[in-house]
Amino acid sequence: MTDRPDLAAMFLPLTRALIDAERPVLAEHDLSMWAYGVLLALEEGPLRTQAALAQSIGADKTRIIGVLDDLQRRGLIERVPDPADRRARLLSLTAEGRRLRDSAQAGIRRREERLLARLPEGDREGFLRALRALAALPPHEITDPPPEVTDP
Amino acid sequence: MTDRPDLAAMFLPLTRALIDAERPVLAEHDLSMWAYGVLLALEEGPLRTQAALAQSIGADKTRIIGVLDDLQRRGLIERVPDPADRRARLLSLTAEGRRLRDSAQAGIRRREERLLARLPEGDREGFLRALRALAALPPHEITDPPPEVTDP
DNA sequence: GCTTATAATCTACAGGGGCTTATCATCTGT
DNA sequence: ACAGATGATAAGCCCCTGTAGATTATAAGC
Repeated sequence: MTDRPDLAAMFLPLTRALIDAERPVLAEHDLSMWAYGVLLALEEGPLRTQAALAQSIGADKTRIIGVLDDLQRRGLIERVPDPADRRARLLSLTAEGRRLRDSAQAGIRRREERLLARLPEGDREGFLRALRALAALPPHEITDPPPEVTDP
Repeated sequence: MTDRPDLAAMFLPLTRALIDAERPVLAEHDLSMWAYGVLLALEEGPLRTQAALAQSIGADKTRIIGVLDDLQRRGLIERVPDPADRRARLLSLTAEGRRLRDSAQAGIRRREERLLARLPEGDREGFLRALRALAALPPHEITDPPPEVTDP
């Protein structure tokens, strides 16, 4: 294995830069990063509880309340009591929310594609495939990777 | 281009997990993340000013003072006035500092290699090559990538 | 019915980190 | 020699975030 910087030492500044790249696009859409994260998380489908949402985007459950308040006030999400358990709130995107998310995401994608275009043609696909594979791993398997198994 | 999550949406949780992975190793060596960053930055060779060091690790120049104080007190770095410009402090690793950095880095590497081992054999090399290419770009080219040019 | 547990919410608090200003020493240009 | 710039440092402020308790509504088990 050839010598290389620590993974985190490469990832951290890169991530910062990627977030800086998103910032102006999100600002145009009046979205904070947390708010955008919520819209992305709800893309997959409605969620049953706010706590689940908070965990899925790595946020504190008390912290996203204000974010949800704002999104709801702007008609971007719906937050209705679960009829089966009225303590919980069912969260889902409205059509308007979906539209705003698509618009923001499109702007972000455009920049990202320009960035990816700078990678050597031959590495690009493998890079994205590996990245998706790592991103799909549960966090604890990254923090403390099991010794060998590739195919359980 | 196939559909995929936003780059930042994949990078951010991955980076967090990688940092969590480093935390216990660094704790064993009594190093904060900033302190480790300093040791890594000085690996390349001595630096002429603290401000340059701060910038190179993405820290605030006023914030690393305490970190440097601690590292110096522990004999891990040297901080001597530049004879050519006595306002500046020449920063360099001591032998002990180099030893500690190597030890911490070795622990971190071990985990990282286990993680990389989980990637499909064929993608691993391209992944690392692409990652290094991106990490080598100046931040503003990531934030706002130029339209085309790969070879200026 | 009563007790215990859970979801959401609010408030208060503490820590980390960035940013700003002021100070001191030193250098550079005139 | 003097004025203005620069490096290091210290102190204070502010923001973001995470944590902990208290509160309310609701559920579920006994």
